[in-house]
Amino acid sequence: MSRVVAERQDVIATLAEVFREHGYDGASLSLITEKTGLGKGSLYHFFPRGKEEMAEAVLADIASWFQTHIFDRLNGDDRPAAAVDDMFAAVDGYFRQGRRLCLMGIIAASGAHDRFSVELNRYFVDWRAALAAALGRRGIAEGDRQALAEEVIGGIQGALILARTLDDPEAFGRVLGRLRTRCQPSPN
Amino acid sequence: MSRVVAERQDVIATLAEVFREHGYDGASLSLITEKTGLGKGSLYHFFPRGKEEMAEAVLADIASWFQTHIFDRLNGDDRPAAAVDDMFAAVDGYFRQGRRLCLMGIIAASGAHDRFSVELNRYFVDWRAALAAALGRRGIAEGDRQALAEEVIGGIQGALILARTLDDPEAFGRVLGRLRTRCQPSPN
DNA sequence: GTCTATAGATCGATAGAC
DNA sequence: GTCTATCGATCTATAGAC
Repeated sequence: MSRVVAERQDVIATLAEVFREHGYDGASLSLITEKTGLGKGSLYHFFPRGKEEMAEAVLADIASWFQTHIFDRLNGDDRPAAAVDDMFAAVDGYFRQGRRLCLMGIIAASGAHDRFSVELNRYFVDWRAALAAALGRRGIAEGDRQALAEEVIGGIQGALILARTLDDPEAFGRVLGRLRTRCQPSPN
Repeated sequence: MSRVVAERQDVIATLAEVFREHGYDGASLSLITEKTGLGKGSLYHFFPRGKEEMAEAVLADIASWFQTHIFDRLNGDDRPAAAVDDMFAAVDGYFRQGRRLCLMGIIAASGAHDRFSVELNRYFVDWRAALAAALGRRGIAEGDRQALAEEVIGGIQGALILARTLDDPEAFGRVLGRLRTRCQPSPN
């Protein structure tokens, strides 16, 4: 991180790291100052409303990434089967094979949940809608699509917690593999 | 909560509420003082090492509850099929039909994770072991038991996050029902 | 756009009277 | 066992020089 003329996007990436490691309440400004290499004056220049605006920027950045790399591709009308498999591959990469938690889940489980409930809700609602639609185009019965999407998206969140607490990142991949199997149209 | 001669067990129950609502970092001593009705002097009388000891006591209390009501019953050698179904019923009740988060998961997702990694690890390891054993007695193939147990336990954690962010507690029950189905021996 | 200095509030923790 | 008073540290946020 350059100390001269910091790029807002670089700052956001570092902020994401800090929030991911320490949570919202645990990410103090002094810690953020240290990790970004920016003084408080600079941080408040970029984010006038302070820490809350920093977290909003990070969540918006994450939402944008998922929109582009996950939701839009699930909603793409070609290759409906591959789209779902691609989602699992992208998710595995994004979460570093189980070594990285989901910041949306971290915030959702924290006391700061109320502050960002709109952003959190949109993320999971959009994901569920995109996945359910893709599952429909893949031949999953209408009545099962949304419930299966919830099972998968919730399963991903839980598997990240599990991989961390078991100190076994590979548990994430194991669960991911089973969830991917669930998304295949049943033979009967 | 009585203001005279507080019972340690009552204090722990209130502490659990506060940590569950605000997370570890968000649960300040002033908030704890307010909710328990105890001054700091009293709190430090019960928990000389302060907030960390308070959280340890709460986690130990939760671990004890799960040991008695979930793990021990899963490990009971009678009615192997009903034991698994009973687990789902007990879990649904404990988590208030999806309206209450898991404090183990909350801490695991927070910056305080490192402080309690031993307690968190034991909770999930014990749960996985008990469930995998019960699944084995229920006829699940040896190679699938542990992976299925991970899918279920992770799925429960994730479903709680999902129910909260979707603002739809019933999503928890929907996922729980699907996970219970997975735990039935396949007909082939 | 960056920095240092600092305000004002709140933090976890302690002391000591009762 | 409970309380009040208070400590020093840290918190978020602001002010103002450069």
